[in-house]
Amino acid sequence: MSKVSNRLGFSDHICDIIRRQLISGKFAHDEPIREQKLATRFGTSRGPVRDALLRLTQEGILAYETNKGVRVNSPLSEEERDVVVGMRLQLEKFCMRKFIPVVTSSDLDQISILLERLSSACKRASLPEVAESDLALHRYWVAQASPHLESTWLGLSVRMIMKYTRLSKYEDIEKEHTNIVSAILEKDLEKTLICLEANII
Amino acid sequence: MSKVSNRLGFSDHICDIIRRQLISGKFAHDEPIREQKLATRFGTSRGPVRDALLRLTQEGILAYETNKGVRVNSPLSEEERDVVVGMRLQLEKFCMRKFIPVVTSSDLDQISILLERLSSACKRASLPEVAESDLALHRYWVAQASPHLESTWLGLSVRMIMKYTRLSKYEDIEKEHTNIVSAILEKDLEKTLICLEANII
DNA sequence: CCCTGCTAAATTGTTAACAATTTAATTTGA
DNA sequence: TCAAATTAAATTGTTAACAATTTAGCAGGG
Repeated sequence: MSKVSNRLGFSDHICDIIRRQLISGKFAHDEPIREQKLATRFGTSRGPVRDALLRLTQEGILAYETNKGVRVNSPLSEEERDVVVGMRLQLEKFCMRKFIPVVTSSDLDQISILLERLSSACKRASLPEVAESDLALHRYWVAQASPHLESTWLGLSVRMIMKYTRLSKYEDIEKEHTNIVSAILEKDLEKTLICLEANII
Repeated sequence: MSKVSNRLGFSDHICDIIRRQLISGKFAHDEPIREQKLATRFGTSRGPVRDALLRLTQEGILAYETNKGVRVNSPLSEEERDVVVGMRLQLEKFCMRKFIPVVTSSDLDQISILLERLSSACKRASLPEVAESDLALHRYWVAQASPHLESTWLGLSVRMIMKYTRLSKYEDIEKEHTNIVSAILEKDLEKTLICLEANII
């Protein structure tokens, strides 16, 4: 309702697309990424591509080395992933505590739409769309509760999702999020937190 | 010992300098930052400056809006800061658990040097140097224990430090870090964690 | 066969110019 | 005088060319 007609530049677009491809496993770990190649693919110059890669570097998805460009970051160890999961859970529970008491009917509409999109993606077993709509749903309450911490949340979530993506069963994902959303609809904070913990692992 | 002769580009330099200035409060919150101004100040073109600003945006220090550039992010609320503190503590305790068992004498030398630098800055009551050497010390064991999570850690720490910087007493800072380091020297994990918790608040 | 040093290609780093957009100032009309 | 429309300035977005660095290939000598 707030920001309108925000024509976002090439750079943002490229950033989103590459992030999506990274999540869905289009690139191998440690694979180097060439600026010119992406530039020609997107029909732009290297500038916007560079911007996008820089941002993804700071998110931790890509690793940057001076004069050598960026490459896909090597995967987290089990232990590291556990830590990231813990941090994300801590953050998202905080957001939920802030969000539930002030949730509006407009919020509920939005969330329902996002859940519907996720369910649809799960039924079609489309990995990229599942990953993206999963993140989009969680992102909604994070952005509502604490826009300041949205970028922090994104970094953690993307790192997390890149590790386990292929293993999860789509039915479980759909079920878990249905549970979370129905708990939100009931404005039952405790129940919501429990469902969150079951989902973010 | 690992990376040698790594001539890092303008971009990295500018990034560090601006981050330092932000930490030490040179810019007001919500103050817009102009690319050209910085470029002339550093004697470069807008390209490297843009790169640096992009990175700081992803760290959460700056906020970016398409076609409007970046501005200093508004400060975290008390609650948000508490969450960030909790996440950082979780991360840094993990790193300490990994680090202590495998610490080498070379590590101890490095840490002693960093502690000495911090003490010196505290005695001179130089805010920018205190903030920087504080971060540099903590960064050491994070980088040793889990380079993958270094960028995550940096984002959290900078957000944290930007909020309380002016309040802290330099003597306390010096004391707390002396305690942490001596606990590390004794390889006493539990004691180290307790000292960490007393410091990261 | 392997190693060193050189050459050429590929790639990133930087710059300056131009295009598009936003912001400020000014004019115009009621 | 005030408000809307118009113009001008400032600022960001994008591009292409050039510089610096790294990487790969190759020749020559041991």
